[in-house]
Amino acid sequence: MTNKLNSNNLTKSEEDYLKALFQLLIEDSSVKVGNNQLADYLKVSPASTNNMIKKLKTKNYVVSEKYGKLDLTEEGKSIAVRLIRKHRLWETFLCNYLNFTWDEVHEVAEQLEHIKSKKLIDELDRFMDFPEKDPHGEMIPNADGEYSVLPKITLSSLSDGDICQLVAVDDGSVNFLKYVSEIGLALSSEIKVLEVREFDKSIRIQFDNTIETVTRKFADNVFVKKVV
Amino acid sequence: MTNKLNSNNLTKSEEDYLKALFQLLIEDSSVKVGNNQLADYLKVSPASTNNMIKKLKTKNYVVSEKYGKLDLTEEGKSIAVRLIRKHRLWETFLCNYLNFTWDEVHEVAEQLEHIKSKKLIDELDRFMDFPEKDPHGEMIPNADGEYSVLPKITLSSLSDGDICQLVAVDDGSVNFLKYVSEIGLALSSEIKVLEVREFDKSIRIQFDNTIETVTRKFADNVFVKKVV
DNA sequence: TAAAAAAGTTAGCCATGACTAACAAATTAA
DNA sequence: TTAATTTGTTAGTCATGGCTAACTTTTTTA
Repeated sequence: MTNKLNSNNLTKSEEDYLKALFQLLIEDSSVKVGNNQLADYLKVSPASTNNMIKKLKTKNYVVSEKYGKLDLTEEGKSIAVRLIRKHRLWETFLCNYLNFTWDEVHEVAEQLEHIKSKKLIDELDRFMDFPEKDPHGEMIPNADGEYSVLPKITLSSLSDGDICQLVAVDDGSVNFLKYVSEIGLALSSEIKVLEVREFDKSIRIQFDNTIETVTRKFADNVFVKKVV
Repeated sequence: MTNKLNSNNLTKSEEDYLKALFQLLIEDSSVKVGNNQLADYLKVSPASTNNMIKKLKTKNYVVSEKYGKLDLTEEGKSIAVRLIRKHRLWETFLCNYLNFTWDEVHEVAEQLEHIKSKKLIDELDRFMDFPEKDPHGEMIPNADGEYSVLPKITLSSLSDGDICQLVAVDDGSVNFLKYVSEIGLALSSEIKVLEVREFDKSIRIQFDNTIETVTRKFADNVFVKKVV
């Protein structure tokens, strides 16, 4: 029985599409993800997506019916999780050993996650003593692709008086990450919701003797664990 | 004055060609390097090389006249040296921190050297405390692209009775590197040339109480510093 | 020095993965 | 329930970077 699990011959593009689709499926859920959403997410034309999806279907990484929603096969999911493992391990390495800041890691990790070498990533993992979370608070899958999904809710879902702890932030936007650190928020910060303003859904929060007002959009990207 | 030195927009292929040409020019010398040699070295067809050379000429990285020999511009050399810096720093990291062996590093470093991030490589350099040599004994260029070329001669150029020290090995072939470590040679090993056999130019050498006979081809890839 | 060999070049083809424009199906709203 | 809008698909184009086959120039050698 030839073990093909290790001979990952995907192109960078194919990998990008699989990872994007995985992220859109929110790592499992059965929300309908269509061709245009994937195109938007990857900032390519729907025609490009359509084309690549066709290719990934023949390779058995993606399933979908004509005009139907997209889904990943187990094999497709497995590849995506391995990419996420690589991405998060590299981010951790960049932050903890190479003086990168929160907002600088993403772009470089996007490149590093495509390096093909199982030994490299497993040794990097060992070198850092098997970290559980990346610098943004997200769980890092282990070498077998197993990982627990962090139970998280967005700051925007809380109500007046709630107290929570920051467990993760969305790492998609550099500007957002800069903003987060500029106002002084960090992982594990305890945040108290002072008031959710009905008018524009902006939220007045308190943390470390600081009081700030943040927008709904901001709060959508901040993941917390409720304390009270 | 907009500083374009940092915005290195070359493709992986373009980088590969520039580095290959640099290596063939033995890092400076004016030996004639032609289209076919470059094609051989890169294991592509002469037509492909011809095509790429044309492109690199319009971008001012390469100079040559029709049917003439190839050469790099200063800009072309600078890019090649930066690639070599990255390659050697990554090899050093893989060997010294991630338990890679001599013969395993090259392939992965070939991928890593194309990662585009000045901060990444400079921080990696700092993290390892600015190493001078890579695991094969080659000098690592500094952040400004400066480096001294190791004064080295091949083991095959010595004569009976000479004593030398191993300073570097050619890192081009995995099989060769495995062979070197299997017989017990390592950087700094002191080697005594017992006899150069006229018949086939094979060399009988002694090191660490071991006596081995190596071929001319082997000795061509071993770089040494003469001691006696 | 003329013919053979080697080296370099050109033309034309292929796959990948983008794109636009045009069209078809499905969904939503009037 | 039909019309409008959104979503998905197809056809055809482009750039990159490979390839082969044929041709030209240069170099070698007989």
